[in-house]
Amino acid sequence: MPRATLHNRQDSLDRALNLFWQKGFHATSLKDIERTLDMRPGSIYAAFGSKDGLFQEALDCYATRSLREMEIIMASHDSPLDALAAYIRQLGCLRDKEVPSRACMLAKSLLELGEREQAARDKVETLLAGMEARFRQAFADARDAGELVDPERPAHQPERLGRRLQAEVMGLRAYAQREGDSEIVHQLAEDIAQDIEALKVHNTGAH
Amino acid sequence: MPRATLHNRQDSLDRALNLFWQKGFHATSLKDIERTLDMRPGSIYAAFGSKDGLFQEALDCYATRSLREMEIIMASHDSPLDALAAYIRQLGCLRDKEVPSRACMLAKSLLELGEREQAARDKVETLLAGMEARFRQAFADARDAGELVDPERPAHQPERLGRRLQAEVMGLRAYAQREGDSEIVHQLAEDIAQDIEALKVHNTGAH
DNA sequence: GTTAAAATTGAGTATTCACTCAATACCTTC
DNA sequence: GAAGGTATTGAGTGAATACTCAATTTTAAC
Repeated sequence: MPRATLHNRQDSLDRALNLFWQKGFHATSLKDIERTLDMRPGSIYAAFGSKDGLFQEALDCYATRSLREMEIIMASHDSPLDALAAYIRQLGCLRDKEVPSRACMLAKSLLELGEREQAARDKVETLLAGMEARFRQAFADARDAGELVDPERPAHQPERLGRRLQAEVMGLRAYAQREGDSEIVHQLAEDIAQDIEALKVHNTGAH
Repeated sequence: MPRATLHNRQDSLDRALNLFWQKGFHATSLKDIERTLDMRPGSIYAAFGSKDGLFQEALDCYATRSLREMEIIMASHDSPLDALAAYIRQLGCLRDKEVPSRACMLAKSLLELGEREQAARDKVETLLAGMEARFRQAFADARDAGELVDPERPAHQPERLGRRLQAEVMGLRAYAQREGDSEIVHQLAEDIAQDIEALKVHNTGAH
């Protein structure tokens, strides 16, 4: 009996994600959304409840996508540390690809959202914690595999390394948002990647 | 002949800075500004031209303040690397102090501003370049003083170390914006600071 | 073909937005 | 005190904001 839905929900979410990712929450107007999704206000609100609700669903999409991309890299490397280094080096190519924003959408939202968007902020916190947990797991895997050069050192605990890596990623991607030569971002990523590789037991010595 | 100005301009700018720093450009309304500065629209526009103009002047204040704070730390250490490490450790206390935002206002603005605020974005780029130049100078000073353990290594060129440090600071401060224990931010800052100290020739070896 | 239910529309809501400007308040100089 | 000029006011501007809802369209089941 129901009328068939005209718009694919996931496709709409992907479009909304790219829009929010590029412009941020506040700078994205409903007019922008109507245009990008090719939907009228009523349809948007019937499907997603509110601008805030749509934003939060877009955040979920982003985090899912990000974790999936990371999982692909992790699966294609035997060594967790090599995988993390490859992950960072891939971020070094941010300037070359066409993306809504070079910055991490979670970091952008973390810095932008205020008390009035508390629900979305909580979601951002949760999703960031999820990413950090995946980083931590990778370092824990490296430790369990005997890859870490000095697992007793406090700074080399998986928890601390995971936090550190998340901070590095947010910093690298924020830096990538600056204007300037693509090569600079590649260098920056390379330097970070080499620091990760330097955590390995039999460091072949980058230099 | 002129009527004496009621409001101190610098004081107004400081108030506006704290407001923009906390809420971001888009989320700050003129009503907020009127309330915070205790000024009526006409006075605000007579003094600063536009919301965008006020924001840009606030950005200048922020950068000046930031550079001054850094200069104090640099001046109170004989070794540039020790000074940078101290600078980072001070950022580790961000959670303990009451500040408009733990995140760097320049980084916040870099991520928030779009094409419609091109002038302000250009200003942010310039001010970030200034901060980076100061970092680079500190590393160059360290190199010239023979402090760097391996000045020939590409990753240890002052240019690259300066960029890296700016990225680390943006990342650390973005991370500090997250909810969570103050101790975690201290740890994170400590780990970064130790990496800076590890660049020194006669590294006394943190653990 | 009729009917029922869901999807979609788009004009319209109240509110907030950044901003303007004629009027006023105030101080300094003479 | 008078005059001149600037700082300040605050009601008011049109445009943009997020959002609503009665009306309409579309489809599937009978």
